[in-house]
Amino acid sequence: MKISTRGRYGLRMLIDLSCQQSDTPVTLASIAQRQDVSVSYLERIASDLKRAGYIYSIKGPQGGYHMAKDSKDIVVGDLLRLLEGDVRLTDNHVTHENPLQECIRESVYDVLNEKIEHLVDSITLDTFVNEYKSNI
Amino acid sequence: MKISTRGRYGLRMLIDLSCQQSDTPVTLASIAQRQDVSVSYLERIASDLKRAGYIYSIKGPQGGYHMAKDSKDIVVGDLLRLLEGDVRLTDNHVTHENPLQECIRESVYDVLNEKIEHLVDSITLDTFVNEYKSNI
DNA sequence: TCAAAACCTAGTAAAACGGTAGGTATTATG
DNA sequence: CATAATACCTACCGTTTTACTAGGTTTTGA
Repeated sequence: MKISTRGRYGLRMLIDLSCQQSDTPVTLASIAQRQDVSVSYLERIASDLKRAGYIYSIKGPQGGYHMAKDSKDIVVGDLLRLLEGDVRLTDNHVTHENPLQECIRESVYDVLNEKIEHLVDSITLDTFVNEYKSNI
Repeated sequence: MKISTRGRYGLRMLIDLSCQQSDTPVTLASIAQRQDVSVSYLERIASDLKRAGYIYSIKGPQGGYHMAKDSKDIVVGDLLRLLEGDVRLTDNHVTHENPLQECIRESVYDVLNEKIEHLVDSITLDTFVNEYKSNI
């Protein structure tokens, strides 16, 4: 029941990037240094974030990354679903579930999952970005 | 970000046990059969639940388990903390955290964790037991 | 032409997960 | 008293996931 490093580094990368208001692209190396993460590991996460349309990249010297969306349009739940697979505490309905198990799943996990999804879907990234900026 | 089988089986065991209103103790074997879990694996979970005072056991033939608490006095959050370690999505403050990381932790994870803890701490087991009973 | 950057793929050590095996201790019952 | 049913305990183990690293290729501004 933990967010993995993928999710944590991804969040940190986007928050960091949102706070760098420069016209020149921000390099992975600089993000990695500020966030104390290895460049090569961050590359893979950046690749996912790019494919999903959160950031865009510019290749070559002086290249780097820019945000592709405003942080107030980024739903934290969507981000976690991308980086963590999903935000549910249990996998969905499995086969060979007997009626008792099904009842427990419905009455326990579906309730918890729904509340957690509602929670993360009601928070946008700018909440964190603003908090972060005000504390720098 | 998943509840492991420990947490799931433990919850199922307590809900199952709460629904067996018999005067005679309920054997692990019968719970294991109803819940489709191996007896030996459930033993270890039962051991934790017993040590924490959720259930008590009677040894020997005709022995088994009883609930030691009313399900309305069992907070789901406490149960998950026992079985899963904790319910936080991130580990607590780690050493070698730089100021930027600390700020992100405080503005992101502490907010999320607090909400999730509040959620699971506001639900007691009887919610699920009642739902379960009404569907049998 | 060079070097800085993004981008890509395969591999890998360690940890966690999800158990199983094989016992011991206790005690109700015939 | 013997037996069997039950809780209880410890060590081990195969698989999957995690969290990377290594070592490249591609693109492009200066």
